[in-house]
Amino acid sequence: MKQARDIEGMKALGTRLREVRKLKGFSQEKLAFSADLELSQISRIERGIINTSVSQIFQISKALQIHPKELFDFDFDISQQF
Amino acid sequence: MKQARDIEGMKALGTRLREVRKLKGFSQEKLAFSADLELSQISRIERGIINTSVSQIFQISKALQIHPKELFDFDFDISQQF
DNA sequence: ATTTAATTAGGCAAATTTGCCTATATTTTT
DNA sequence: AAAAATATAGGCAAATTTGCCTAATTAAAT
Repeated sequence: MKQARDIEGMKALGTRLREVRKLKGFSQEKLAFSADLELSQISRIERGIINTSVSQIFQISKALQIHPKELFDFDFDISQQF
Repeated sequence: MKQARDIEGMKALGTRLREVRKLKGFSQEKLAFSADLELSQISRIERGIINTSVSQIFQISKALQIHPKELFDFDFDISQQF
């Protein structure tokens, strides 16, 4: 299989995005428009059901006027599980 | 068009990855094996020719034993260009 | 200078994402 | 409680990524 999306990470990222977005006072719709992305995509990312791309992370960062690092500001388990 | 990959960001990320990888003393091959990714994919990411996914960023981070934020530790132009 | 290690290149099929749409549900406001 | 605003859901085609090859370059070591 090719798929082994890191659900943990995706969820953490989504939660963090939602947090930052609200802090910045953006609705999903406003963010979608501002980042030139689909509303549905913002929703997917925040819910952690999609393994999005770094480009979209960059687009979102610019829309929110933050450094991409901010979106990765969450606890992350560094240990290799296998 | 759907495509508008942020070449700038991809290049910056690639350069940063290469930097960190070498600091950690990994060859691309070792990193690929350790992160369970293709060697060719590591090469693509470092050269900034592919818009990779956050999951792969997480896999690479774990392999290098670093927080994902480390891979985004580069200058980033926050301004909206349009 | 040779050999060896490391990286780049390119093609292809399969997997996955993404935009676009419409509809439903949830939350917030009045 | 109704209305309005936000967010979720799901399906589908097109675009893109990704793994898997094999071959060619480039860099490093002997």
